Amino acid sequence: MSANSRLTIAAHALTWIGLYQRRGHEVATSEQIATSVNTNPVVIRRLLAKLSKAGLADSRRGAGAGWMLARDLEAITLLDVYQAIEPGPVFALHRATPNPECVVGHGIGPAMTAVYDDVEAALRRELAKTTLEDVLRDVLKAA
Amino acid sequence: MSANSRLTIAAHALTWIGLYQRRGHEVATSEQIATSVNTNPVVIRRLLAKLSKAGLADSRRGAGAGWMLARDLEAITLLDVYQAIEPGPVFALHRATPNPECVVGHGIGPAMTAVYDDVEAALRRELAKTTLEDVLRDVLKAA
DNA sequence: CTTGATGTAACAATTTTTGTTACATCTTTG
DNA sequence: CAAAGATGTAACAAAAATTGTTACATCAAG
Repeated sequence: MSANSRLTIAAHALTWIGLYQRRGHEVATSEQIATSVNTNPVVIRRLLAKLSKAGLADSRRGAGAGWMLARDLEAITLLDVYQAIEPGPVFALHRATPNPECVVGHGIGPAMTAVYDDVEAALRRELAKTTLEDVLRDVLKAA
Repeated sequence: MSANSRLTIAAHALTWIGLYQRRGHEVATSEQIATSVNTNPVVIRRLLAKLSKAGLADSRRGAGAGWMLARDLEAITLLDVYQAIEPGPVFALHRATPNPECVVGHGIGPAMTAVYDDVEAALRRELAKTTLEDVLRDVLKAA
């Protein structure tokens, strides 16, 4: 289906920073994170830029620069991360506007939108149940 | 985000057939449906083929051919339709496998999968609440 | 046996997502 | 105050997913 990996990558990045800081480091660079995620540093910076705007991460510039958490892992839910990356809708309506002359073509958009809104609300409620601390715990348990 | 429009189109098609039949017609052609949806008939046939495999619609071939519902609108939920179109995952994991040498890179996949499974379960529960009869009622109310 | 539709493969076009290059900018440190 | 090492971001490239189109074999009613 649609499905992009941004929530996964964003959660990965924040969790990585959290663990790294917990091990005594001040900041993590986008390059270090990118190595763990296995992608390009710019991809990480782009995501962290959004997380920063949302108040989940902070960056320091200049020499010895890098990223740090703005809040503890425990205080960040996956819903926070989800909202931060500005997700599009889970389900799309028609690409081309359906025939407005047809009763169904005319009314189906609003009808489905109402359902999709409820679905997304449920999705958010579910994401809100898990914090990054939970994620890290799960990660460490697997090791 | 990702988001494709297949669920929307499939629901549209089935609702259209349902209303058409309710108005006294035996079958609906993919061309008629495509006109309401504003797309190519083959797109409709492809989707209806899946809905047919899932036991939601039936086709008749030969002259005077077309599509009909296999069950009443009331007996088809949006979850039925969703399952029928074989949706991919809502959230994707990493495109390239993350660094397995890294604790986070190693454990994040399973950790996120667990969350995503719960999210999809919630999504399904929500879709199950609405039948195509509900959708049609909403559509007609808007007219 | 003609007609009008389905069934489906194969391909084309579009859009979305991800990756890459490049470089201006900032701040610590020597 | 210059050098070093990182962020911030635009612009472009590549890859993947989605949707649209063409083509044609097949089927069944009349």
